[in-house]
Amino acid sequence: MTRTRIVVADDHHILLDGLNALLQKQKDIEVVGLYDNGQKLFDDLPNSKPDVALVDISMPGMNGCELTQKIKEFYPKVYVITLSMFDDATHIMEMIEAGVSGYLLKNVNDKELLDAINMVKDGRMYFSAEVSEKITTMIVHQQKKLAQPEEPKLTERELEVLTLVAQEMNNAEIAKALFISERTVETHRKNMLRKTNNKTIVGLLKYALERNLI
Amino acid sequence: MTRTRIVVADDHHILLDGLNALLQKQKDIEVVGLYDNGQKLFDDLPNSKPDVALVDISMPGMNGCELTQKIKEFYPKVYVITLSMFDDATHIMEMIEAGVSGYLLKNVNDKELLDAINMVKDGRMYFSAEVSEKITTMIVHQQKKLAQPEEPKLTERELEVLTLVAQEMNNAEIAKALFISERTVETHRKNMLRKTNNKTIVGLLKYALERNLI
DNA sequence: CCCTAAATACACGCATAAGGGTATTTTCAT
DNA sequence: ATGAAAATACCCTTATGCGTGTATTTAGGG
Repeated sequence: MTRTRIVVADDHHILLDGLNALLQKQKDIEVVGLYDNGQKLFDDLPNSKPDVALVDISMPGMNGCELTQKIKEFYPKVYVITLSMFDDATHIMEMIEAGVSGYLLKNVNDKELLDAINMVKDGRMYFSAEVSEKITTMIVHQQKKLAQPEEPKLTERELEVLTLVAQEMNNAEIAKALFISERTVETHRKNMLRKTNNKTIVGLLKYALERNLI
Repeated sequence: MTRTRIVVADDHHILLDGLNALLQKQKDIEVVGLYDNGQKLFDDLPNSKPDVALVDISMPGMNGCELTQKIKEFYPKVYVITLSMFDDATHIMEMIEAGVSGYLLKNVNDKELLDAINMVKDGRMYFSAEVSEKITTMIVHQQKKLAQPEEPKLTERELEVLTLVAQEMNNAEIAKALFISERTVETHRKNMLRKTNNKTIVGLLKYALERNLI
């Protein structure tokens, strides 16, 4: 079994030293790079060839978010764990979108850090409990928004029409496509506008896109 | 240290028995309920009071997705792990939106299952490697879509106009709101349509919403 | 069997967007 | 200071959507 190759970027030397000391003690881990900023870590990737990158989120120059994006763009096989002081939804989302496989808070204990490394090196994801909770809340929130159907439900047929409207077809084209008369298409549009309290298709389209109806 | 209370729902008795046998062997786990469908599991929650629910995704009656939603709605402290045969993006997203803390494929081995239980019981999340990869791909995809700047950038002013268009204002109203002539509004619309290769505002609006421009 | 919701269809008129131009002024970077 | 891009403005014509109203047929639940 080969050892997991790890690189670390953090502009706080104390933390960098602490991490290094901890990681050096592990016999299944090999530290192949320590950097005090993101750019240096990135530039050294062809040489360091790590399995896992441990990156601070706030660093001078290239920050953890940009660094992660660039790593995932050019070396998608390198799994990134971010070490952050922030546990707010915005930071978490940003990093997840950037492509991290793990998100740890800086108060992480040794065992959890090693757990996280073990998880992500195999391609899984690791989020600490606080972060998991935030993610769950965000998703539940989002889902709440989506899940609220509050009646003015559009019918199947109406959605068909709306889908074609969204494809920039005009009523005549839609009529032809659905083998119905142009009048019927007009009626469907009118009914949809009425049901959803919208004045124009623009509002209707927003309504539909927000609810992932089309 | 108290033992983790677990309930399981699966309509395949063999799998249910197998899981039960495995879980019974663990001294830090207590199986407090086995059900052959989701409804039974849900109805028994006030009595079983589990820490973790292990649910099959495809069950007759209430399926895993609905079950998870209901569990998270009424008992948010119960963490759900889904056991699924499907590793496609759609199923995974559905379950995440429903609020699962873990997603395992049915080819899961004993160790991974126990790992997953240990993770989620502490409020963290666990996704097997295949699932993690899918999630990463989805997020990266989504991000790619957002990150694409590709030229036909709209100007500040054009975006202002578009924002008002999206609020279902007509050209006259927009003109009044921005203290410009209706002709100018028309010009902005035309220029935007041309730049983005759209025929109607509908297409333009989709363009803008997809890129979070407004 | 009845009732309702949905899907179908049509008429008329007004309002408005789209499509084609052209042109002036402002702003900003080279 | 000059040139390009952006914002401003106007004209004309055609196409299309919106508003309001009515009506028939079909499908499904009670």
